[in-house]
Amino acid sequence: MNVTTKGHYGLMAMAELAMHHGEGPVPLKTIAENQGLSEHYLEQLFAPLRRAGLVKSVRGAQGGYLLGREPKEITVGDVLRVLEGPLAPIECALDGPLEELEHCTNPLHCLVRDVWVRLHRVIEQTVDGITLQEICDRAREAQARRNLMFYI
Amino acid sequence: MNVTTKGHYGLMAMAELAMHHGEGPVPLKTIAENQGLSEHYLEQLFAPLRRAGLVKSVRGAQGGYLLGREPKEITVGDVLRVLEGPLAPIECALDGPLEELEHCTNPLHCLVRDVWVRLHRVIEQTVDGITLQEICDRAREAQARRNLMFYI
DNA sequence: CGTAATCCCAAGCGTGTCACTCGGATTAAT
DNA sequence: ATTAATCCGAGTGACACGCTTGGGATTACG
Repeated sequence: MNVTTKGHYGLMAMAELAMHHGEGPVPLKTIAENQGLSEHYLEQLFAPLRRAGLVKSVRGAQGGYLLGREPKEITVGDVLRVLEGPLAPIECALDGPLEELEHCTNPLHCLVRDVWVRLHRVIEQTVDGITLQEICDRAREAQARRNLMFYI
Repeated sequence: MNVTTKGHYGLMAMAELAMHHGEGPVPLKTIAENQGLSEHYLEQLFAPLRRAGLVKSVRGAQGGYLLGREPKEITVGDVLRVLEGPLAPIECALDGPLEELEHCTNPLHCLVRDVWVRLHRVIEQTVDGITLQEICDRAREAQARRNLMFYI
């Protein structure tokens, strides 16, 4: 039930890209420094993100990465599916809800499978319900509250 | 976001124990044959289940395993936590909801962490909401429907 | 009492993934 | 030309997975 560092770092990086959305490309070096990550490792994560169209790259000096779509059009689920693969607890939970469990010789097998199907559903609902925009908005709120406290 | 065969096989086996609840100990050999699993591998899964009190063992001939509690008192979550470890997507999502994210220098880190906390919550709610009893009841319903179709 | 059926325990093992690192090639702004 | 970036592929040590193997201890049953 784990998310690896791919999903974790990748999501952090995407959130940072979203924070700078509209300000031109952000180089991985910046992200790596801000988050304390390995730049080379981030590169590997961005290759599939680019292939999936979630980010666009600008090569050469002053280059970097941009979001491929608006922050509100990118969900946590989009990012995780690219970096972590399908979000089903086990493979057979991908094939939709039980397709008539009568054909199954072992009812227990299908019933336990239904547990994984249910779990798959709530996981997807959750991650697909959170956009980068939402994370950004909250980050800015938190920042505003921090500043407020500082001046009081 | 995967469940390994430990959790999968373990849950299947526990469901089968629940199906025979009240009929004396069930040997692993039976379970292994019914589900097409390795008996020796199942043994390894039952060691922690026994230590956790989810099953009781009866040694010697005619021995086997029994549920440690009533089927309705054992949830899928109970089984998975024993066999798979904590169900949090990443470790830091275990420490409850964000404890005042103002103390965090990097707001993004805490916000992304909140994603994992939310995911953790829905996963736990789901698996803790399904008991072995429920799986059994459904298995028997499916069986009944199968018999019905056969005689029509 | 002996034997077979069980659980119990420990070790090993091949495969794959994780989380990186390293070295370089390519592209483009200054 | 230099520098700042993305790209690409290879390598690597540690660890977990999914078992298998081999044996020991315990107990019902004949």
